[in-house]
Amino acid sequence: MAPSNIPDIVVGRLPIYLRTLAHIARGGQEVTSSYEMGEHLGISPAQIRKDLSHFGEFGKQGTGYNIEYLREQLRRILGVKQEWDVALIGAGAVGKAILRYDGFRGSGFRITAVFDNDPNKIGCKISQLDVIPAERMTSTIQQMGIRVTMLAIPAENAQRVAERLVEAGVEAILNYAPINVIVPPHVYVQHLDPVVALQHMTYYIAPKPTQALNPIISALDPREIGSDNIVHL
Amino acid sequence: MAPSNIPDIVVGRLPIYLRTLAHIARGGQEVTSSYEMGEHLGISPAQIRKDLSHFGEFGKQGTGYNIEYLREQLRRILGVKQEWDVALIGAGAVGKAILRYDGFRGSGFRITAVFDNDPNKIGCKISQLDVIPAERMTSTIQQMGIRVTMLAIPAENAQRVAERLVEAGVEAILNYAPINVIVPPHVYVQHLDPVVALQHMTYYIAPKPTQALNPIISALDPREIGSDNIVHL
DNA sequence: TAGATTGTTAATCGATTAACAATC
DNA sequence: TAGATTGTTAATCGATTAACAATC
Repeated sequence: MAPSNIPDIVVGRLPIYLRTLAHIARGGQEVTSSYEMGEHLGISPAQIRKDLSHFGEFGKQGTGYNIEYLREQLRRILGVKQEWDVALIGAGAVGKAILRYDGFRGSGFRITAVFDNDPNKIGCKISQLDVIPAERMTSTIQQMGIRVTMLAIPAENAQRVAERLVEAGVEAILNYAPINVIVPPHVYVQHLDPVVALQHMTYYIAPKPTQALNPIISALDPREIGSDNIVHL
Repeated sequence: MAPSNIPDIVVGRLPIYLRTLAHIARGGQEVTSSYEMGEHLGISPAQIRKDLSHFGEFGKQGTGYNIEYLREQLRRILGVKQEWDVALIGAGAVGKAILRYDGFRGSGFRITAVFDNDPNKIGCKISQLDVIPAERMTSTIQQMGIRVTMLAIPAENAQRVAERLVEAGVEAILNYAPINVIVPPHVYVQHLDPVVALQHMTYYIAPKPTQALNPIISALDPREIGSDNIVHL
């Protein structure tokens, strides 16, 4: 995972620190402490200080951290002081939501190309971007020098398309498809799967008798449930 | 995080195992091994066996795991043998994409209520669900006995709404807003933030001189970038 | 100054891995 | 049987925490 001597788990917390600092800054505050950040995150102050200490000294004893300065440093460390051009693969419901999502503003990413294989979508403008046919994906990505992509296509195509992305030179794939794509070690993949997140939580809130649970018709292969039986309202 | 003697990190891998088993089963296979699963996931076979051993013995020496049997066991452990009614808060672009997402089929979750505070959306049908006004959120959730929710609203409202959900009896919140909501210990929250995932990856693919990076106009407050400056093609 | 908070050390705690007996 | 693969143990490895000197 990491061509680096810094633990990946530490790297993974830095974006969360960055988000938390933005949140605290919104309240007009200029300085914060590892204690305050820890309260926002449910993380111990010691861990936050230890994590940051891998990269340098950013605080002042007795005072804490200047929020803007620490944000700048974290942006530099994470490589988001400049904006990355991002290609979005798939202009279905998920792809459209990604295009309309305003949370990317100021995050270091902007979507500059959208691809789809549906002839009905080709040429359509979504959030001011023309949908480009899948055939032109490789050439466009190479021409634009795009290294970061978001994959929002059906699971059955994800592995094949990911391989094409890697051939085109892509190094980071944010995968919305519910499948683990396998890529060479120099390529980074992150999965965003709501089902995984939900199932993680239901482990802890065990079904109780008095509660809203509906029997699954066929437990063994739920994909065979007819739309007549389970009505997705 | 865990009223349980099983490490949370282990619990978090179970849904991924479940997803991988579904994937292998799609190929028509009936049996798999910790080696095969590990290859799909980039996880060591020893870790998979160790994880599963926390919950029982599900395999056969020399043979491996019966896929359907192991899936059943994992569903039982994760509490998704029956379907959970899920309330979706927010019917904007993200909310709509969630409603249209078909990856929930057979996962143990089905969205049975959608709420929004936008008068223009109230009463509209999205994926056959009526959008319910926010005022009726608490009563509806309590009436339906809903314990699992997905939060797809702007960051500035997320904390306040999360608190109302907790008051209504909700125990699990899948948060799409880019903010850490703070909840009592008996409530579980998972964050799904594409920016966090992307920034995690850019750490490893450090900017190179020959590459598509665009200067940020105003580094200090990127939300002030005018749409004139950054052209979304 | 007194109080607060950092960065860092050492100790603790926990997770992963390697190895192997058991056994299908 | 021979080969394969589990479940488990013990060793290794790594992450978290507590504590504190330094210092703002």
